[in-house]
Amino acid sequence: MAVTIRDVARAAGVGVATVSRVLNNSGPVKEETRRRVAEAARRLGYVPHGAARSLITRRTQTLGVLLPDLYGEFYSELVRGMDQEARRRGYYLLVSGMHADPKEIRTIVGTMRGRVDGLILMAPHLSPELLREHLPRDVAVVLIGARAPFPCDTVRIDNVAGARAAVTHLIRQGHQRLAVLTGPLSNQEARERLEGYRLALQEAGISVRPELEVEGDFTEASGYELGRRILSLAPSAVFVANDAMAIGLLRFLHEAGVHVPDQLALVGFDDIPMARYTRPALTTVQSPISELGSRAVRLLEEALAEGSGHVPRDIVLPTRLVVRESCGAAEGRVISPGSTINH
Amino acid sequence: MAVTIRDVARAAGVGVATVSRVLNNSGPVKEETRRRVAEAARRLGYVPHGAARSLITRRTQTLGVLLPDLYGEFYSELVRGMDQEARRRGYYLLVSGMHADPKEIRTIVGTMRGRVDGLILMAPHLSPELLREHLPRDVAVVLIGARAPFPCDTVRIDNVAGARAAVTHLIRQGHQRLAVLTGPLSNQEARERLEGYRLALQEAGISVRPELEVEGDFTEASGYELGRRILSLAPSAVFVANDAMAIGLLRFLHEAGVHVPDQLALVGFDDIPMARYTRPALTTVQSPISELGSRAVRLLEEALAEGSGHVPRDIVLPTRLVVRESCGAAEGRVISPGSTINH
DNA sequence: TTGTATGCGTTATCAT
DNA sequence: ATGATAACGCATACAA
Repeated sequence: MAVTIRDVARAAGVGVATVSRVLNNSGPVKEETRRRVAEAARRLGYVPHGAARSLITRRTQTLGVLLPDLYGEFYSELVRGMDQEARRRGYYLLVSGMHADPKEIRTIVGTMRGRVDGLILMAPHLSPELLREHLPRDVAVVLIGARAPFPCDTVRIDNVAGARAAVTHLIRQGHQRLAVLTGPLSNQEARERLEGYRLALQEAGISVRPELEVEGDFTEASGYELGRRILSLAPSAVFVANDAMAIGLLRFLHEAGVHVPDQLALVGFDDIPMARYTRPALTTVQSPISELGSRAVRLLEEALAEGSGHVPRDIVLPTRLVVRESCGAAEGRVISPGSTINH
Repeated sequence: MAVTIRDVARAAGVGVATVSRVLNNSGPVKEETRRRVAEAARRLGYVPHGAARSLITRRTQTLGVLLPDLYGEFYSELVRGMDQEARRRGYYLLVSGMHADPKEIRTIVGTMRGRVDGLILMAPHLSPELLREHLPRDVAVVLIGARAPFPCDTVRIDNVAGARAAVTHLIRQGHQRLAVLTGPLSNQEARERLEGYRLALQEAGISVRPELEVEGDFTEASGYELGRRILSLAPSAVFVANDAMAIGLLRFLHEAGVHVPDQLALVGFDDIPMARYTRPALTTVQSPISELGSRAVRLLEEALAEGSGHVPRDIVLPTRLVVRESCGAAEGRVISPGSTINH
């Protein structure tokens, strides 16, 4: 059996309350007593029992993280950002991936009662109605990636502006026939990026042609598999809604003997770490992925601290276009589409 | 305030013990009572309070995961494997990355008391002595990636066999002057892969030349930066101790105008998801990364279930060589170096 | 088959 | 400044 607060109290010749006061710096303690208690605690290697403390404190110092998946560098970066910020602020992260089923989300949210202080949720496939229905009312929640149709803390990327900047860049390179490889359109972010693509076209006076819009699913495999279809559209450039698909597409084009960017120009989205290592290096819209995670943690902690007086915020992070080789422009240019942050 | 077991008991007109019995399927309950209780619980949306339950049960259903880092696809895959297995077995994952400092490990291990049932620890940079010193004595631990110099559950990859198979393959391609780009040699896995390289050389009667051994740090950046140095060694092939570095090196070679595999053949290690998407596609030693994670979870659960009667196991997972383009051989071949599993 | 009461390890509320 | 002691919400031994 591990050493408890009672053991420390006995060893120091004081009551448990005093030990608690010393360890938490709560209430007044005579300096000499404090020393004695601290010494005893150190000597016995005492560590407070988390569950017991949580029970009375109503605080677990733990943040629940629910993601749709854990596969690939995007989530890796996201979790990394959250982990750094959480550690800095003295929080633990209870991470869980693979939540496609709304019911499953509800279940896991339920079982997290008494285990977490708040929740960071990324559920891009959930419709607003489902979201509203499945979101717990009695626990603080921060949504990542999608805006809620009701007041709720949110951290997301300016997908529309990012996509628009990417496509505008391609248009400025002289491209007229631009295809787009979108994410699954059940996904809000995928729809926003598609919207940015259309917006850029319209602004340039280029007509939006549905046959140039191909729907993928954000995986490398889908980028590879849809390569043939895209090629059949005979575009001179394609905006790929995320880097994973762009990497898959790049591989297909290589095997098909299509030269990028000469025969087909490409721009991706996200700027995952791997993007600079593809060949040709991927021109892409840089999302601050790890910042998305760290901001979510910070926002959640604020909500927790402010309690019921907290008014939800919608944080929109700006993107910037990183010009590398796949778009056919000079390397090293960075184009910022401007930023929006709403409080 | 959330609904507690008392509320359910009152609503169902029974005692709290009966509610507990129904919800946990412990002890006998009349069918009709069971129905009434279940109905009341459902209606009130009752969920047991995790901390309270943990306090009495001595079980948190949570596994602590301590990793040296969270950057890159390797950790992403590792965590994914753990997450899947943990979910299937009804466990939560408390994940924490970035633990370079041994003292920090000790601290975080301490603060996890009462929060986790066991620990999965990956600390490749820790020397055996430090490991022994900092490992908690009163909590179940599974080590990933490195064998401990004392009895301890372990899941690791057969690095020596994997590296040997890779280098032997290169030798069979006719290469005589083979360089190696190792990981940081403070890292046990890095040393094992280097050993496999040397072993293959010796077996082929090729003398081991220290000047052909270049030490990297397992990052893409280091692969890129050490490219010049490796080129100056004028090898005809290089065994790169992990895929991340191989990808960095590939990029350097491309920029330097060196053709892979014609002018320089390359073999990596790990087979991260990205490896098949590089250009040329990376020949590499496939580590079952996500299985590394899932096995760790399974082993930990076994240790937990068996209690003090548990005898530690050392699980060594086999690798296989995946032949793609970067080594200059025909694509699609798979060479298994044989497997070892010690119980 | 069921209810009452005790304890898990801590913090918080009272006395003193 | 300090020590008893009552919660916190649950599972469980024991009584009924």
